Amino acid sequence: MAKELAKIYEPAEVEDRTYQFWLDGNYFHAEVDANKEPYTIVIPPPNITGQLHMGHALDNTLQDILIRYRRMQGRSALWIPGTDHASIATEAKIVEAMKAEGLSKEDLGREKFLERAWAWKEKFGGRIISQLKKLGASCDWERERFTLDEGCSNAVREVFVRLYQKDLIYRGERIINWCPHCLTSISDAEVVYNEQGGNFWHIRYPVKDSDEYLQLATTRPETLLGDTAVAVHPDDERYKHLIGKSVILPLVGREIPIVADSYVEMDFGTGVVKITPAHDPNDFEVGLRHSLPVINVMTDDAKINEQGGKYQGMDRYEARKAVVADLEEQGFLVKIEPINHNVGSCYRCNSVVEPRISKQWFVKMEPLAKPAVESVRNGEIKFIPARLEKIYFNWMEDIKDWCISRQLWWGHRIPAWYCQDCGEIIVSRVDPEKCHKCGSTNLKQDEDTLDTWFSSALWPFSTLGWPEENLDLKYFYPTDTLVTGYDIIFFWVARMIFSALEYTDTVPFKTVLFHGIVRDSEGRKMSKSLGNGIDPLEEIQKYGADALRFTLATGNTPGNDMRYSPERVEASRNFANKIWNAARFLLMNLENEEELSLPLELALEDKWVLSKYNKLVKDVTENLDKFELGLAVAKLYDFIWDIFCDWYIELCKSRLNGDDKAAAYTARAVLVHVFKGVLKLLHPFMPFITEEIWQSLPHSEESIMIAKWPEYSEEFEFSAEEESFQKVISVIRAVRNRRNEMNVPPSKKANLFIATATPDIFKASTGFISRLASANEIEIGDGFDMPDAVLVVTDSAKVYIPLNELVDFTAELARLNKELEAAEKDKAFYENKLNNPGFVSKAPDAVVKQQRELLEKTLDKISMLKESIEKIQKQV
RNA sequence: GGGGGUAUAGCUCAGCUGGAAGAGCAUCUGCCUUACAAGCAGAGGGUCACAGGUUCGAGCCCUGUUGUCCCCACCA
Repeated sequence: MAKELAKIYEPAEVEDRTYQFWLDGNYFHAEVDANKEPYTIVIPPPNITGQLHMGHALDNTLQDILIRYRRMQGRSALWIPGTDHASIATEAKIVEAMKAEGLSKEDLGREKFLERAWAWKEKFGGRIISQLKKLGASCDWERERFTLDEGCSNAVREVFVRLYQKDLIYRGERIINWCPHCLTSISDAEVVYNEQGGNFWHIRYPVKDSDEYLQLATTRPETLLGDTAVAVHPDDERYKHLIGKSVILPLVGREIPIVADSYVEMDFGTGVVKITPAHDPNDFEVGLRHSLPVINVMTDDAKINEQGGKYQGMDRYEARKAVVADLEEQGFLVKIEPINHNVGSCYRCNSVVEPRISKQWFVKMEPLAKPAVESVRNGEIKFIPARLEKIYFNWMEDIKDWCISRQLWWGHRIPAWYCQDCGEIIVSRVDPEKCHKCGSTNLKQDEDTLDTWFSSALWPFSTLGWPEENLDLKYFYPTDTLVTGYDIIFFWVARMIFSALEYTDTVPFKTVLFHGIVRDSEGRKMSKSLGNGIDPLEEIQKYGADALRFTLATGNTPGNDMRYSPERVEASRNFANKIWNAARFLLMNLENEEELSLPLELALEDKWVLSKYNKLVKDVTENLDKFELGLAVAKLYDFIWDIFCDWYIELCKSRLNGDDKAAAYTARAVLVHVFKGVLKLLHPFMPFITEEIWQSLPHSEESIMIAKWPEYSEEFEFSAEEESFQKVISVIRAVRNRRNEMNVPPSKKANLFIATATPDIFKASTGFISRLASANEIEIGDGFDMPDAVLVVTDSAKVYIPLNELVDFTAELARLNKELEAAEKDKAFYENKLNNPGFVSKAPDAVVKQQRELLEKTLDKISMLKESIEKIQKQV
């Protein structure tokens, strides 16, 4: 015995040791190798604030499967790991921690604050990396990157300067989404809309020098303080006479014009809209068209500012109450109508965002979006599933400029300086010392940092050293596959595509494999507030990383959400244990053999299993090439459990224990050959257990990680033998079935008489027919006259089981008749099909042939059944 | 308002280019058969949401309907 394995697989004992073994072997490291084809994946960098959740577990399991597969295929497979500085999320955490000490950002100042942030990063930034290792991720850790490290920062700076020089980055005063809690602008993509209950407050604005009123409705009465007009549609007969006149803004008393703008929908509400250019994007546009003043009435933290008169200092919701109360008191409030409407909130802190006029930096999107759309349309980049391309096109084709400046400190500081003397803006790769226009040295750098996604967008090439030209970049870039969730298609995928095209003149990756969201067993999103999150690390501890990975890879199709339930992990854990025990069985039977070679003389069952294995290799490889990971893993499961364990191992037992040394050797050789093969195929999915078993089996490669991926081989194409042996299996199944139906205990052995046209097949198989179908003596011939035996009919044999005392002839007759009835139905079905001239002439020959064969078999079965019924009738 | 997913066994989901529907779990029956009771042998269970259409043939393709989930837009 080569090595004794524990009776139950204990992942906890194996995993860390195995991972260390891989690290020691340096197997994760990939280098430029002219003799190999590269294969590259960049990890979607997890936030340094993050902890591994099920989404990460899924995402990284899929990546690890792909990278291990390609590595075994002999590619120079590089998986680049790293983390994202996550500006808003991280800064929020640090601010919060400082609060506990009674400190604010301002107390500390920028420099001290950043010192703290870096210290925080050093402390917690590695947490998620170590968690990825628990999962088994085979990243090249020597190449770990961080979005704020020097290389990535260089790339960010280079890109910013280039875009600025091409006029694709500009600074301007626009309506942006402002988070009053994070105290920064955020991009459109960072706003999440949720339907909430609210009110329409119907208010009337008195027309100046008139008895008339204009009635309008608003969901945000407090913004009235910043109104600088009311608008009606130019064609609206109701209000035409008022266009050009003014109304008196209630509470404020300001005189504001009535303007005509086709933005107003006549049919909606009263057809009158209040215009607040500083606090609504549409109103802002109207304001531009009519040169309206812009009055910002709020502070950074969404309190009413000095423009708000008596309301100054109230927060926006207090102010709302106060304004409404005053409107009512002064008779301006007409009615309050409850409604549901969408309210935007910050995707990080969930505060309601405040649209607000502000001076920010933007990326001009239209020129960048065009080639990005094109590269997907022409197939240079393939989305899996393809339907997500439509979503991408929808977004890209109607894209707005990207607000990239953030009023945060943790991030890439915008490389723009303002000359304090002449006002010149200097954007530069190196920090400027003086103004290139006036020569002044009195320069001040922009206080803002860049959107986190600005640096993430460069990740596929910034991690490889861009803008510096180097061999790595040449060899590993563009990357091959990006694996990510469909939920960040806009945030990240789209931005990487246009960035890569703009700066590297190529696509960043060839294929994007999208997965869905991992939900709980009831289909709910896992979330902190619901408390239904499942910690992958706990699952790993409980069931093993392989079981977790297997669960996540199984029954999952690209782009679709999946549910995670304890039952499913248990099933995976059981599967791991099944493999473990198969390994134990093999080891018990091996005889300290260093190596086993497949003999030329193979038994029928050997050819059967080799043929099936051969097909498995082909299928699994094809599935992996097509990113059908769920299909691949299902096939492996079926083969290992059903074909290999339940059948082939059982079939081998008699040879292994028999006296024929050569036969035993053959069985061992085939067992090991097939088992090692499936271990290799399974390794990308379940790396730990396959490695552990690999090490205990005779092996030449020092790790299964670097073993050669199995290939389909003509040599093992035994379809005739496979089919022959399937007949034996049918007989065993049929006999078992019948015995079970009749409640015959396995301990009660019976003799079998097999009548068949292919006796050789069965003669060679009597050994395991008796083992597996609880038989004593087996006799094979072309016919038996056994009227008092139970009869079992398969498509290739009639099996008589003399169980005299147990046979209830009446019941047996009924059963046979029932079977005959079913067979007659089949016959009718096939005949009907074959008698249809349309089918025979139009269906492919292979299909027609197959149907003919099925009909033949059915006819045989019918005649056998009829014969038996006749005989048994004589008995009754 | 626009777009998309999904509807298959009691539950969770597969089903690749159309050729009489599969798995896991659950249920029922029988087994401690010396790798594994986290196991073995068997069984039951489906009008593939509904209505049309294309086809020799539809779970799969087309049209419509319904349920359900999601994304985008943001009519104040």
